[in-house]
Amino acid sequence: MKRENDNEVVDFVKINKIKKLMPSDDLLFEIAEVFKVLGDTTRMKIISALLESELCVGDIAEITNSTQSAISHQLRVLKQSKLVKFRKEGKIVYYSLDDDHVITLYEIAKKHIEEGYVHK
Amino acid sequence: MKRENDNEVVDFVKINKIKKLMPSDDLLFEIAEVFKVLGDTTRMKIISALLESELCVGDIAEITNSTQSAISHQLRVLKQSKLVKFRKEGKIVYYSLDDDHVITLYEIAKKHIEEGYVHK
DNA sequence: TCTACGTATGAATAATTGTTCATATGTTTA
DNA sequence: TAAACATATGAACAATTATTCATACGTAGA
Repeated sequence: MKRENDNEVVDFVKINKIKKLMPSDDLLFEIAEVFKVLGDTTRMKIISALLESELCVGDIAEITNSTQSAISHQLRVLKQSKLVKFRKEGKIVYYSLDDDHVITLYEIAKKHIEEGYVHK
Repeated sequence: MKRENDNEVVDFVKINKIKKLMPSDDLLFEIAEVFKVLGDTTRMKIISALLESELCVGDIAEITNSTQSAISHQLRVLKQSKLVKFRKEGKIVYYSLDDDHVITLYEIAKKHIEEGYVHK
């Protein structure tokens, strides 16, 4: 995260104006974190499965063609970012989407991909 | 990406129904790719700066406290995912957001973070 | 209480990736 | 044409991370 003083176009007035408008580094970091969590194929498969129904770990593993362990690890990540929640029923743990945000994010990204191949 | 046949709860009817409803692995992969691109602090800073104004590489480097090289590399990634576009004016290259999708994704993720700290 | 089952977790490995450094490309001006 | 500038790019290194394997934890039934 160094800074160069050569070879740059710098309009400090403009730059400082933008810096003030931008969210804090902490907030930007956390926003990036959410996207990072969504930015994995396995976790995206989990999300898209949970989009259809609440599911237990074993079912998710089967649907995503992964192992129980891998899924359990990833569900932990999703849980920490408050993207999924769970409820226990005896020894079975049912997972579901925690938020409407997840659904919207998923749909917009899907649109972005699908439209990207049509034009341009 | 192996598959376990022990220790799982499997309702094949339910599972197959969900599998059919889910997008193809290819599409899910590409959706995850978009999120992966957004899932980096530096790139998120770039996005949030471009949200305010079109900017040249040097200005972005200054605003994000990074080197020209690092920013140039990251702009390349953002360009490939069609999240930013550019126009040249002499030797200066101006970058801007390519899509409305980016803006919406950014705003929803921001909401998710901000609301996540209020309740629950 | 023993066994079977569903899930969670820690450590290790392999693969991915962001930054740095050096340098190349292309453009403007003297 | 030479020099200065803005940006791009390739290679190398360091750091992060997803999966695997083994095993632990908790619950239900015999």
